[in-house]
Amino acid sequence: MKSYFHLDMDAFFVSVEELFDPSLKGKPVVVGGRSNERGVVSAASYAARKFGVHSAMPLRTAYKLCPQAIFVEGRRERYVEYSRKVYAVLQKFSPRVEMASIDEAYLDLTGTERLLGPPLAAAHALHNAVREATQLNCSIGAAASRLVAKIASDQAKPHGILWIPPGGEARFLATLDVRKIPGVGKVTERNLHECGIRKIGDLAQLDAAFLEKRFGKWGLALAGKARGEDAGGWFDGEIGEGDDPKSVSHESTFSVDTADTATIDAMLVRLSEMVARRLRDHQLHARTIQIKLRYSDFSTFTRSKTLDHATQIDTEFAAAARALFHKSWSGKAIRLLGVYAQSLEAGEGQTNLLEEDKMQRWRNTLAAVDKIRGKYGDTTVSLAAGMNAPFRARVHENPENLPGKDPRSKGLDK
DNA sequence: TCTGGGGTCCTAGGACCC
DNA sequence: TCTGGGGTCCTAGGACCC
Repeated sequence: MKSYFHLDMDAFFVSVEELFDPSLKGKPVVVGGRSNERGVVSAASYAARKFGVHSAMPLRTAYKLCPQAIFVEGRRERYVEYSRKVYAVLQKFSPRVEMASIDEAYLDLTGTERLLGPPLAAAHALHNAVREATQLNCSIGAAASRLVAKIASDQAKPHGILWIPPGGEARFLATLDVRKIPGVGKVTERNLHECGIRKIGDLAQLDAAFLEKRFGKWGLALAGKARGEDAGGWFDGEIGEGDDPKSVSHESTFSVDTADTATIDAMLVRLSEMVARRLRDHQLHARTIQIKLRYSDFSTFTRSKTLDHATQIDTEFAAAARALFHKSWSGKAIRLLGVYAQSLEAGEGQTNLLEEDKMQRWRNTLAAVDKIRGKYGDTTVSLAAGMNAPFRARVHENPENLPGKDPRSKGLDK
């Protein structure tokens, strides 16, 4: 019998911010940006949630619901640092650990009873160890499947532990809303409601053939999930497998929509550079480049191009991104731009022989550039076309970050 | 409700090949 | 030539998660 644990940090971003500024404790706090910015809530304190504020809600809406809330920008490096601390603790309990996101993890504690005791005892030990290392609280679910462990930790929130003994899954799940199943979002929920299915128990009553007919492959997986089984969907495979990224991307929403070609091109170049840099950090090459554009009315389009070789070079991304953009742009104002790298391959990408020498020189240059960027921050060095308006403004805001007096002197010519 | 940014997985049509 | 079926790649879109 398997023994899986799901550990989820309580109001993670907010709790980390409270560690750095204890005066925030107990107050309505919203992490994600200023209250009048374009953007959404990343995390809300329990005090803020009482006013109806929740994550993914537009910041301006959060402000209307709770004007007295403290809005903080949020500092990702801090969350990454604490996430690593949590991971280090969990590794002491089992080598089979997987961070499912920055603030949650799965553990396989199968066969550890003699060492750690029964599930509830192990869960308490986990909770205490995390608390000791980070001063942060978490919630823990334990069960014979990852799916049920995850749902259990959600039910245990905040600051709770819930163990579903083998055989108790159906009874535990029966009264919960179908929405509690990971993977069932707004759309699937609506579709299920239309069939008169509201609770997971309703779902478990139906036969798999009906669900497959109505919802395809997904329906079949749903039938299993209603019974607490992992099979089908993301819970396939063992914990700790598959940590190579499948895509790398950056996107950005303009603070004001723009149709200015120079601004748009500069943003495409900047996003391309950020993507390429991350690929080089991961020692990956990409064969498919995709862009995303979103207009003022929120209509969104993607365009992609698969190259005959894999690359990790800024200029190739930028050229492809700009070509894709200008081929499909209607000329109307743009709200968001994104650049994505897919079909990732490890190691050296292939280039044809003629280009090889040029590429190698580029790689050397980029390696030097990455070093400078690593030292002084991402915005100090850029391709000439990336040195345009929105970007340069940021450089001037932080003159103390600059290696020299004139940032443009560090810009690279083509 | 005027709607971020980083991802994963799935579907579906068309091209192309055998 | 009025016409099959499967496999794989490419492209676009969408649901969902944190």
